[in-house]
Amino acid sequence: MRLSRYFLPVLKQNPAEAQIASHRLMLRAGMLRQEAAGIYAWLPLGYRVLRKIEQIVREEMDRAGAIEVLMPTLQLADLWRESGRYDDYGAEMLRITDRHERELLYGPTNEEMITEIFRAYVKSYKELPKNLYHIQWKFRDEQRPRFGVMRGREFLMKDAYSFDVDDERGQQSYNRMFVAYLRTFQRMGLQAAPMRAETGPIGGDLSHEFIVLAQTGESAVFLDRRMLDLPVPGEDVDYEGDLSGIVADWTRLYAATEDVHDPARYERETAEADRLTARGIEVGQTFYFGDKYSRPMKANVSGPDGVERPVQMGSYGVGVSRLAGAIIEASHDEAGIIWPDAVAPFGVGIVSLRPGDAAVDAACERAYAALTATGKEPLLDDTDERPGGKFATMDLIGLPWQLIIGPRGLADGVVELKRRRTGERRTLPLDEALAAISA
RNA sequence: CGGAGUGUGGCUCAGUCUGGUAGAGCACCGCGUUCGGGACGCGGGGGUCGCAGGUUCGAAUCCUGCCACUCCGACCA
Repeated sequence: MRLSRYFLPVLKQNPAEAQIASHRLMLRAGMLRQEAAGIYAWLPLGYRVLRKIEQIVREEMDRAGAIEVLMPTLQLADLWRESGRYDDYGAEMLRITDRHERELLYGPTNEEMITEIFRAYVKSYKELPKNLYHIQWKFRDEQRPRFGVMRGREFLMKDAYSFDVDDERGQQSYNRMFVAYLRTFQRMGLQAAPMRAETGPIGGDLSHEFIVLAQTGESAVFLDRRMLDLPVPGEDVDYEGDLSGIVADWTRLYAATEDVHDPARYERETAEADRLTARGIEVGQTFYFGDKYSRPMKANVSGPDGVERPVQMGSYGVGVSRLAGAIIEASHDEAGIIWPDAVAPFGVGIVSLRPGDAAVDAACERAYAALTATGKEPLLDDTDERPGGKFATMDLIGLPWQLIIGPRGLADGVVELKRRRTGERRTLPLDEALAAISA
């Protein structure tokens, strides 16, 4: 992409309403536009990041055996009356009436709908296990939206739902999602720790919150620092095999958010040197809730014995839009965002210090073509802004690499290559720089 | 939902107390000088001062009502 043709409305000044780093930087970097409280338009740069995050989530869900569907944002109130949640959910649910006076709602989650779909088609244990997920916009009418996309009213969420014939297999499905989450967050360059959680209005008795550690996180967390050294399962993890050992390793050590923190237990189980008090952001939650929805909604399957019984379910959410903010909270400095390579909106920024100079233009075009060909998704700053402004913009939008090409360097046959994360700069011939980026 | 605030050009804000026909910086357009870490000069465009009503010769400014948004707290993917 050439910046001269792109849409990147960066702000030099901090918007007054943005109090936390991710919100401030997303607005300044031209990623977001607030349209109402907790409701945002995703501008091109932000949308590219959102899609990268979404794609990583999708790949790890698929790898773990989940199957993607897409359910609508609007749901019938009657469906929610079946589970009893239409009245329970309260003012957080956005309720809508259509022209025929039918009562609808903008879905805050999809347990009811997925259960309705499941029960319409699946009748036998032979078709299990199944895990269906989608990535769709949700709406929860928060009392107080804040922190930009970290606590929006409208947000993009991945929600998966597992269906099993009995409790034991249900736990196995839970373990598959647990492992998939470890992988998902690691791929985004995050350190995420699973913590035993309250189940809240979704219900059930087994649940973990996945908390990303970030200095500016919204809540305090207490954990055994040895958890941070645990190995995350690789791509070759066997989702058909027994994952209980991995889950056990990741749930053995103490880790708790402040609302469920038990200081006495913490001090008993964790040596003083291993105690880590940090701040965190919840980016995912897993629930195993058995027949909480399948029983009232009569989602039954026949077992090998021919007896019908409620299917055993779990649900597994990831805050996709929240992750964009969480990644920034975990990875930024005074100058701007520092994107992990896997979610960067562009892989490398090429800074032309003198558009119009024949040698500079030629070198930039060569770099642009080469990096495009190798899938590095370059963003070429070919505008006639002054160098200082270009450097500031590149640091702000946080692309992993900056390739700086100007007449002075070219006269000596070199360009400058900067790594955003470390600030390391190297002066070297263009071909070597291109090789270093692709290495 | 309790508490505290703020609404003035795309952004950051001054002007409101003490009423007199709307300003600054940044951004934008034109010209020129510049050009390796957010340059400078000259000229220019852009604002129903959140909305409605009221007081007044005259309202961004005073009064009443409403709306939106933000922050702190309680609550939540």
